[in-house]
Amino acid sequence: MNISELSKQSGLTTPTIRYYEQIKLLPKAKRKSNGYREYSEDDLKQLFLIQQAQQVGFSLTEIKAFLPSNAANWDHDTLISILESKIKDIEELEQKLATSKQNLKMMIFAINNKPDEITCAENANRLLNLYYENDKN
Amino acid sequence: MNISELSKQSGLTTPTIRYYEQIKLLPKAKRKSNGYREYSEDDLKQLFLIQQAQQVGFSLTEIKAFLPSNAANWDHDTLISILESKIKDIEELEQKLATSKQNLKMMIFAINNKPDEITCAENANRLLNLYYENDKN
DNA sequence: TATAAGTCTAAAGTTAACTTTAATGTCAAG
DNA sequence: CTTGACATTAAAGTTAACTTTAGACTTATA
Repeated sequence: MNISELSKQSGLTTPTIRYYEQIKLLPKAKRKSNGYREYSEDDLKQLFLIQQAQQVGFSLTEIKAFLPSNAANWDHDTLISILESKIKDIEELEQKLATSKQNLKMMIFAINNKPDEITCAENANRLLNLYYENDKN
Repeated sequence: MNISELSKQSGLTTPTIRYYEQIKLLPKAKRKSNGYREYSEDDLKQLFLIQQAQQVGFSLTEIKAFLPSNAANWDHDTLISILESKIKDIEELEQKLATSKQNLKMMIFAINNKPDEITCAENANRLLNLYYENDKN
């Protein structure tokens, strides 16, 4: 498929796809006789994989390091330990997300139960303190 | 406390703290007679709150919008709905994290069980496909 | 056949979130 | 009373991840 088709299917713009090739996040695309890039399903898969990794907070540089194409050059143990450390990163992030969610819920509760007589400024302060207290547990 | 003390306690550099003031993520700090900024525990709390929100993927602009100091100006319903939408964002991210973790585990499994006779390149391809198939479920 | 839509490259521009620099002022210790 | 650590500002520089621009070629449509 042409680059615009890959763009449509992946949700990335064509300049972004070319940019990814430039920074070697994608292998150099095959070219047709006219010079146009030609892509396969595998490229699409790789773009999905990249987007997913990106959404959970990995930088393009990090992603590059653990893409199958690069990973294939590494030895078994290194690779496994990198993957395991990624899992650890994710678990830490999951922990943080859980805390943040808790905090947001607490703020909603606090707002819904705001004593009628206090001012906005006082309430803001009260929320900040609630939020913070919650973090410590 | 002085800015360097706040820096130490918050883990942010002093230029970062001044930068946050500049972009109004922090209120204009009180000044001592000599012009030095003076901070309180509340500022420290706010910095923790900011860092936490940032770690779970919110931009400084988004954070600014739902800080108590700004939020206090808003009406009850708007505020609640913003907070609720943040919770939703977090839940989506949690979903993505779970999928990614699954994928990483699957890759580890696949690597550990690589058939001895296949080449690195073939294995890379095999992994990519496993990874992708897993995403679809 | 001309015109629009798609492709190419190289290079410059953009945005967020900081960091660095430079020039200057203040304070605490020996 | 000077030296070193800390403070101030404004402005320029940096990095990641793109996007935009410009100029040229190719292909599909009216």
